[in-house]
Amino acid sequence: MLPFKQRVIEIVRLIPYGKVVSYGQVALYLGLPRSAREVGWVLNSTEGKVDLPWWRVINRNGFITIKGTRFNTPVVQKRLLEAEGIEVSEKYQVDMKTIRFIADEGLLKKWQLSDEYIQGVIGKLSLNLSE
DNA sequence: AACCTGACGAAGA
DNA sequence: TTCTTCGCCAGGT
Repeated sequence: MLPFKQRVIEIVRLIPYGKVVSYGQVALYLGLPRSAREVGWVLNSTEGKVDLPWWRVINRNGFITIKGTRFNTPVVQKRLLEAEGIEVSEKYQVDMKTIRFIADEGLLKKWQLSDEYIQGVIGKLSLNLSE
């Protein structure tokens, strides 16, 4: 497994039950803040092969944007999220304000990122939240 | 080597 | 505010 893929998988596995993160957030935690598309690419490439809560990753506006032509489809993702008690609208959107997972400083440290980087991440996430 | 393709996201019109 | 454009970058062809 390539390091890039492996890191994506590790981070997605850390998303708690009943919470979601955006593709861009995963990329940010990876240390590759402009690689949101690649996160989606990894999830697509590992579909059905790797055990991870892929359904907890959605886009920045809270929409389910999975392509879904194989095993995993938007309908399946909606069902999995609802099974965790997350409300998903008919437009396949969840309320990011309430169910978005934000890694705290301690967790970011556990991921072995530099202090400078951590401060940068925290800054970016607070920007996202104030939108 | 030179394109092409995205389960994205920010910026500009 | 809604729609379009463009940068992003790992992998595939």
